[in-house]
Amino acid sequence: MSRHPELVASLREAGHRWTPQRESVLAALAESARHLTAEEIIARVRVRYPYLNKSAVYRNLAFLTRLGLVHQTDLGHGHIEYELHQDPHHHHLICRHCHHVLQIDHAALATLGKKLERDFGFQADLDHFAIFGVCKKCQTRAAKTAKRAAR
Amino acid sequence: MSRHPELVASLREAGHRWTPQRESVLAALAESARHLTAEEIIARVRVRYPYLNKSAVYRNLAFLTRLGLVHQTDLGHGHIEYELHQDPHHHHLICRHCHHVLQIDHAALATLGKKLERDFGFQADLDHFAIFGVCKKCQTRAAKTAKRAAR
DNA sequence: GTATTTATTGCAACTGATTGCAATAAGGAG
DNA sequence: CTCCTTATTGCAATCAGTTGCAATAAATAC
Ligand SMILES: [Mn+2]
Ligand SMILES: [Mn+2]
Ligand SMILES: [Zn+2]
Ligand SMILES: [Zn+2]
Repeated sequence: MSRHPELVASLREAGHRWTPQRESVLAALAESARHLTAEEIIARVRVRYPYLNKSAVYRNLAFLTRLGLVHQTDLGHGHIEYELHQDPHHHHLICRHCHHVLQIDHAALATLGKKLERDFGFQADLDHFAIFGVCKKCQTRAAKTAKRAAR
Repeated sequence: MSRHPELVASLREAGHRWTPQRESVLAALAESARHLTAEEIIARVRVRYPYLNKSAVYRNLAFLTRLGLVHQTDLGHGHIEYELHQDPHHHHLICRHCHHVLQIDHAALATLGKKLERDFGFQADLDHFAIFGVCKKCQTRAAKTAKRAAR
């Protein structure tokens, strides 16, 4: 019935239900190698369930996020993007000039997590961060432009 | 004409204009001691300009954000919140259980900024971060509940 | 299998925010 | 001051996402 027997059993125990709509949303994310927008998820799900309602998709994305199975992240593309939670965690550096998205691994944020824990007793959710800024290339380009303007 | 003569001069030089609408949005933020939602800004601006259109408010918030004068942040209250850029920078730790917002100063993120610069050549915009997680109080409460459940 | 409970769905209405476009007015030149 | 250019505004249409609610169907008990 499902390719996630343990997950389904634990959901049922918590009073939740395992519906075709819910499975199809999870499957769309599992079959993708990259972040997907809600619109992309709806399109993929509708290949099998042509009349699936968008509310069900949005509600299931929120549900799966609450369970920690899915991440919702604003990567600066104008829409929230969804991705299955992966171990080990990763994060993204996004250039505000060229919009390039660089994936970095969790190690870069581990120190911050410990500091927040130590200094404020705060257990930060450092699962999937989007950090905006200016990438190496664009910094170099900006420096050249400034130099040219100075002449 | 304006309480920000230098700002206005630099805007004009860049081909921008200084309108009453623009000034009123900046004034609403300057007069507030806390983050404001777009709805709150519109309400405050309309005390003086009753028919000011919401598009102008949103567009000016985006404009002032592009200039680096304003921060837009999702603090988990269901709406984006706006705040004047302040020196020195600060950040916020937001509890996903009790929704408490703790302000912390920039020092906590300085090390991360240097690390991203050193390891990836990435100049991160660490101006006004919202970090979600679980606060000290809620961790203690959760631990007690778990203990009680175990008995 | 049937009956019962209620989480989830589908649908339509709604909300916060964005966009296209014609009208307006800020800023600069004369 | 008047004239000109065009950034900005106001408005209506639109968009992505949410919500209220009645209908459906998943899960459990029998
Ligand atoms: Mn990712
Ligand atoms: Mn703040
Ligand atoms: Zn770049
Ligand atoms: Zn808390």
